[in-house]
Parts: sequence; C-alpha cells; structure tokens
Amino acid sequence: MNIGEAAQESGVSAKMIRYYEETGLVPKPSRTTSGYRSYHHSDVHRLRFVGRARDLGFSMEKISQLLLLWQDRKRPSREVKKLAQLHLDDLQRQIQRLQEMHNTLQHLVDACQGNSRPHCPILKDLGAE
Amino acid sequence: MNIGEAAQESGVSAKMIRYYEETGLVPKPSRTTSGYRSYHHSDVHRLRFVGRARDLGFSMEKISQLLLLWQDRKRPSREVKKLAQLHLDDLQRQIQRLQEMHNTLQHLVDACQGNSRPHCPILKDLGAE
DNA sequence: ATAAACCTTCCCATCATGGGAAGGTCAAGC
DNA sequence: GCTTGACCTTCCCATGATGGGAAGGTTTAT
Repeated sequence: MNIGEAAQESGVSAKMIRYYEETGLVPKPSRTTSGYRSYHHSDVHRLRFVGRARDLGFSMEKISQLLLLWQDRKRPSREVKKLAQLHLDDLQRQIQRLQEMHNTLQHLVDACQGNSRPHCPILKDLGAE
Repeated sequence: MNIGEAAQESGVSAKMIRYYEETGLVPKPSRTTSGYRSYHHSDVHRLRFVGRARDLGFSMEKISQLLLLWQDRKRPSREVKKLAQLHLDDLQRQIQRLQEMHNTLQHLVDACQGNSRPHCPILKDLGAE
C-alpha cells in the first residue's frame, strides 16, 4: 500500500506520515524497487493510533511513550493511566489559562459601549500606566 | 533608557522588544553613538500595551490593529469592540476544543483501573480498528 | 504514447519565544 | 589607567506540528 492509501486509511496526512517516520515515532517502512514507501495493515493501525492520540492533544513525546505501552503486552494499566492523567492536567491548565483570558476580556467587552465615540475601556485597560 | 531597563519597566523581554521592532509592531528607537537602542517613556508605554494584549492572547496581527485604534483619537469604540469580540470567539473555540479533548480523555481515564494488569480502555480506544 | 495521478526529496513558512555565540561598550572599583 | 562584570549588538538556531510547493521520477489508465 502506497503512502497515499495509508494516509486515507489512517486519517493521517502523507506529509505527517513522513514526518513521524523521520522523528522515529513510526518505523521506516520498506520500499518498492522504485523507492515508494510500502505500508502494511499494521502500519496503518499504528498511524491511526497516533492520529487518535493527536486528536486528544497528546504531544508526540507522550505518544511515543503511549506506543511503547501499547506494544507491551505486560504493561500495568497504571502506567497508561498516569500518562493520561498528566495530559489531563495539561489540558486543564490550558483551559484555565484561556478561560482567564476570556473572562477578563469579556468584562472589558461588556463595559465597552461599542458606538461611534472613542471612549473605550478595552484600550484604556491595555494602555493603563 | 537602554533595552534592559525598558524590558524591566514594560514587562516585555529584551528579545521580544527586538523582535517586535523587527516586525514593525513597535517603531525603531533612536540609537546612542555606540549603537545601543534608546527608549523613551512613550515607547515603554506602547510595549506595556503590547504585553498586556499578549497576556490576553491577542495575536501580533490583532495587536497591530489594536495599536492603530489606540493611537487614533477619533476611533469609534465599535471598532475596538468588534476586534475584541473576534478574539473572544477565538478563545471560546479554543476552550471548547480543549474541553472536548478533556471530556473524552476523562471518560477513558475514569474507565481505566490503573492497576498492575494490562487491560486498559485508554489504549483500547486509541488502538480500535 | 501520452496524460493524469501518484510518488520522492528538499526547502521554506508558520507563531511567538528563547538560547547562545562572538564581539563591542560602559561603569565601578582598584 | 586598567580590569572586571554587566550590559549591549547582530546572527543563527531551535521549538511543535503542520502545510505549501518545486523539481523530478513512477505508475496506471486510456
């Protein structure tokens, strides 16, 4: 299976497949005599795993660890849960940070008349001494 | 005032001050005979504005527009409010995206026993066919 | 045989930020 | 006056994950 089809099947773009290969997240596939990458079902499976983990916001670094656990039939689920919990905490921190920005800005926007006059609490706040 | 002091006063790192200058977000300051950048209070004021806007998550592109409005004593506050509202929408979208990731992952984490056995709903979900 | 649709590698851009090297300048203390 | 340390300068590189696109080779279908 060529890279295009593997991309289709896995939902990961050909560009990203090459990049994941370069960074070692997925193994180098074999090549046809003309140099085309050739993928098996198991490769696609792995790519789909990576894609799903990306959809959940996992970094490539963390995905690399998840892949190791995925491959390890003797992993303690504790390890997986710990990794996932770390990422949950990451997400929570990001959400909180954005939420704080949103709250602050919402207050300013609410206080702004939004008419033809120049007075504006938003600019006033940003430009406060 | 040298760049280091301007950085202190404005809360924007010297690195970023140079970068903002390079991209045109802030004007090129005058230089001493030896080539050191020299800042006035008004420059620091502008930098503080930029820093605060960054703290609220505004992109440099949007900050550039905010600066124009800030300088324009005849701006209609409507324009400012419109820009801010666009950013609020951006923030809301980002929050929602992260919240969805968080929710999904939280469910998986809750379902994972986190013990010494290998069975794990998290990996199962990521690796589902 | 030709054209379209693939594939390859390589380089560049994003966005905002920091690290660090190599070298010049300034101020304080001896 | 000289040394030392704390500044400053420019330049290059790295981040993380992604896409765009060029130049050129291959495969497949007509």
